[in-house]
Amino acid sequence: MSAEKNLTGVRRARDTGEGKDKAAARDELRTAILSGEYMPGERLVEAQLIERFGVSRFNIRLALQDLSGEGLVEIQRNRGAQVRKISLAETIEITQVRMVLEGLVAAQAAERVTDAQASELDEIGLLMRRAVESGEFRRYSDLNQRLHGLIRTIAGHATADRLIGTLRAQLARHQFMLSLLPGRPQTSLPQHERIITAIRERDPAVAETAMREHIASVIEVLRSLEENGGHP
Amino acid sequence: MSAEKNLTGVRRARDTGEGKDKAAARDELRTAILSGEYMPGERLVEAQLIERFGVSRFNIRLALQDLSGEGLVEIQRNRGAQVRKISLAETIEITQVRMVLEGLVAAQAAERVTDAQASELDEIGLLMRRAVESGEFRRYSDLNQRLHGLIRTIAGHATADRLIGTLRAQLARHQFMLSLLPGRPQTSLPQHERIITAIRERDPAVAETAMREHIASVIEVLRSLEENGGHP
DNA sequence: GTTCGCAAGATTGTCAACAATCAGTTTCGA
DNA sequence: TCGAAACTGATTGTTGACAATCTTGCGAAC
Repeated sequence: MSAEKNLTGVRRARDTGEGKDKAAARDELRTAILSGEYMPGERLVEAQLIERFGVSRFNIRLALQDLSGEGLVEIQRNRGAQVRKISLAETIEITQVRMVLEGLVAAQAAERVTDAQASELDEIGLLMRRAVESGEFRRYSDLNQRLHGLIRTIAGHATADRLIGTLRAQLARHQFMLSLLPGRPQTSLPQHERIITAIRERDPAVAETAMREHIASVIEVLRSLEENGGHP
Repeated sequence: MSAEKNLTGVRRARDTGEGKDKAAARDELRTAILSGEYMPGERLVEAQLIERFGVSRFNIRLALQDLSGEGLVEIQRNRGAQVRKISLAETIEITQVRMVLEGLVAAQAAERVTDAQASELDEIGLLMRRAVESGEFRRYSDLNQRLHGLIRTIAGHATADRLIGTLRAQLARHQFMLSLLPGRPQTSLPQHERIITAIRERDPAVAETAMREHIASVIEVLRSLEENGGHP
């Protein structure tokens, strides 16, 4: 009866190197934007992106839609997409939101931290102090990100985590600027140490306050830039 | 020949927006989901949505993708979209985030409130008290939304505003449940009055604390539901 | 009676061609 | 000379068809 069969498992392998899909295009484009390869206000022409990433226009389009939802690109009808410009006022707003969100996360981390995680926090604090003392600002900046990331892991607050991630991405360029401001490490190091201590001692209220004061000082710097007309 | 472009009427899409049909489909579908017409877990088949909204499949797909970004629907590859189910644990997380965001907004509202807006707040407070005293819970619920909305308007914090909007949408069904719990209005009315007083007196710290305590009491209710397995 | 495999149907994913629109340039008339 | 209408090239928006994938129902084997 069934003479011919086995048609289901046939898979067509594309050896043209076009195995990429929407997700790949989105991630690569996001990385390119965050790395500064595309500057704010720069147009993102679909044809160029096709050439760059080797993805079909359809998937490029979906990727742009996604990044628009993340607030990284702005799409105007019939005018295409461009890297979204973020004003200083908006930077302050976003940082304010980050302040309260990371405060919430720090508080929850203080409630849930394990002993092993507490030691890891201590270790990062030690490395940060050494980095500042020896003037390794780039290393300090990396440790900064690692600390905030660890706190988010400890808290395990998926909702806040996701939002903080998208907000951080929007500020990627500005944050890099800020961490290199003269005097910043000397100001922020004791703040970081307070946060670590509070979480290690499992004190949610102090952890939240410390985290908020830390980010509030960043907002102060931004406000001073605003008055000086330090345009980005 | 004077080719008079009389395209008035349907074609009047402003160039400020992005997609015309896409936006319409998205808004209508969101309204349908929030009104409970589609229940959580229900599949959203593209063909049916085309029939329902009279929009092309292309735009339906874009709308679904947008709503996925808003956290209202969940898209699985090759399996289509469905109304996202939100667990009680996630409801608590979302409400926690709302707590800190609305706290931030309340604080900023206290800094920026005008005299006219202060009177409007007072008026809403008065109407709320009357609604509770006369047992008009549905009216009280409406006033509740109006109060929170007015506070957001006063604050003028676009970033927090947008996030709160998407979070509220995700909880639309749960919030409706909560506002009808017995005893809730008697608990929340004095909380609302504290918030109004603090903003009117231009005290950001107290306004933030009052708002947070208000929403924290909602979280307490959710936690009690969690222990009882959602069956009171 | 149950379980497994396999085809048929339903549904979503992708593409390439076509239509609509925009930005810049040219042409025409006062 | 100046301004406005019309043209051109580039870019995006949309459609319909087709391919890939999942789900369902049926029948055979145990």
